[in-house]
Amino acid sequence: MSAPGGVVRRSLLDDLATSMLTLIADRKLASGDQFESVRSLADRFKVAVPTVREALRRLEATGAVELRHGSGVYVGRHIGRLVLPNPLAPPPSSDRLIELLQARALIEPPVAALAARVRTEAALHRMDKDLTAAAELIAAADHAQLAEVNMDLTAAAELIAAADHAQLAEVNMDFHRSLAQASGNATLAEVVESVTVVNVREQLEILHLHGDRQADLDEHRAIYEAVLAGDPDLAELLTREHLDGVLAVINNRLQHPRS
Amino acid sequence: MSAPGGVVRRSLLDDLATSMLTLIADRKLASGDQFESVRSLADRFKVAVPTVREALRRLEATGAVELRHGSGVYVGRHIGRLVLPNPLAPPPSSDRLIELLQARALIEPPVAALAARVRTEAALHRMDKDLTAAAELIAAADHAQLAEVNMDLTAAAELIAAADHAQLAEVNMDFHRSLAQASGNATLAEVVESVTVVNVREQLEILHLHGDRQADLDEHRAIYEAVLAGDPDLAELLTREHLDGVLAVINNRLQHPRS
DNA sequence: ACGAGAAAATGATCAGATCACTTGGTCATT
DNA sequence: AATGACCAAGTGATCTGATCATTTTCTCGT
Repeated sequence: MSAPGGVVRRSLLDDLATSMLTLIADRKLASGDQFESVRSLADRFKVAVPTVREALRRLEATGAVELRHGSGVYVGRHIGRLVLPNPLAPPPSSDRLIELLQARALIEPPVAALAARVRTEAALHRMDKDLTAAAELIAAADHAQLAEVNMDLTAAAELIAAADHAQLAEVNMDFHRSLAQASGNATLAEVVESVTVVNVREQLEILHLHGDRQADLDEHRAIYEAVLAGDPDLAELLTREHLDGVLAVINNRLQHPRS
Repeated sequence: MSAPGGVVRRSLLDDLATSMLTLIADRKLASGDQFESVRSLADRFKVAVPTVREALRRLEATGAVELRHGSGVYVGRHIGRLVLPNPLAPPPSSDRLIELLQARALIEPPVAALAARVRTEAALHRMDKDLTAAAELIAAADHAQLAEVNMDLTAAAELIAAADHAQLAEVNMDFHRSLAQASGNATLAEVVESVTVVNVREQLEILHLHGDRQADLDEHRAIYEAVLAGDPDLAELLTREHLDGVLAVINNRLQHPRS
């Protein structure tokens, strides 16, 4: 190891960061709760404001806290997590994107199988909600598309369509995350979230390429049914086919690009 | 998305952080390379030093850069990664530890199978090196243990033994990481690293509990052989048995604690 | 050559001030 | 009474400039 002696000289910043984390833990604060102002933290720990801010930035980068201008410091969404998506990840290249999907195709099917065995009640509801939301978005988009046939396709309409795509992509990712949460294993859920959250904007391209929104939804629904029925093998199979299908389409499109 | 309008108010800090990342990318700097001094960065971007430092702390938390007192700013080990281990993760509870191992038992076997299909040359060498290192550590530890039987077991000897344990745990984790890298999929490697790096100190306890270091090594070696031979099914099976075995021991020990 | 000590470079921390944003309350208008 | 404009306090964001601590490099005497 790097420090065989074992005595690690923890800098002031390290101490500050961990102290603030324990402070949050001691107060049993949860995600979204307000923490404490920068100035009062500086007073509390007898350090200067910039130092506190550096420590907070570090915590912020891991999703442990959130700084809202003019409002205060709040407990972040990723507090206490072991695995994180890199918040500063660069837009992945197409190779990296394929790699990412391959990773998902490897990881998520067994997770789906586990979910079918455990199937947490709350997670089932979330999956159902995600499916409903996706269906509504698709219906709205189809409606808009029908309108576009008659009226001229304006730039504004295109913007709205793009926004819808982004929203749909987000909801679809939500389904995968809810599926992972249904496994009852928080660590697995964190892993799956880390590989799905990554750059939604690029994932949007996936959906854009994949294109067949309805088929996507149907496949998701089938996976949901399998989990609901408690059929691990089917859930695993369907999830694998789903992701392999997406992967195949992407591969195809990357070799024969259009537009 | 969260901001339907699409206009995201990027703060000065966001711009700074991404600008510095692109600066690193443009210069084609790699892990370990020296970057630029805080002051010169402040000059370059026309901002004050504390602001630069906040941005750097954010980058530091994701492993993109590293600040060394008195020396300079360097490119970090995790530059460009998508998935990260939380550097501020709290020591996991026993429940969380079991969860973590379950996640590994689910993810790593298919990864091993993929590794057996691809088996990158460099990664095979690394695995071999990890195995050799582990064997040497075990031999050294056994030697020390024999000595302990004769001479009195002093506190110092115990410390050395603990350090050996930690080193061995580290090397064993290295094997799993090298295995994942052999899959040729960087994203998968990052995921596996994220679930293995997590709190080596606690993983140490695992090994401490697991106890049978030689069996562990033998199982690792068997996995290596399967990957080397290009037998995906065997590699997957052995990896699954290995992790399930560890998991079983842990579960057992947690229910019937000793010491 | 070589090692010790000085000097330079660089990160760490501090202090106080000013600007920008959010929030809640006040109060006039309707 | 409900509504909306305005104001003020709280709070984060950024700046300026300085001082301390650590590392690295250079210099110099032996």
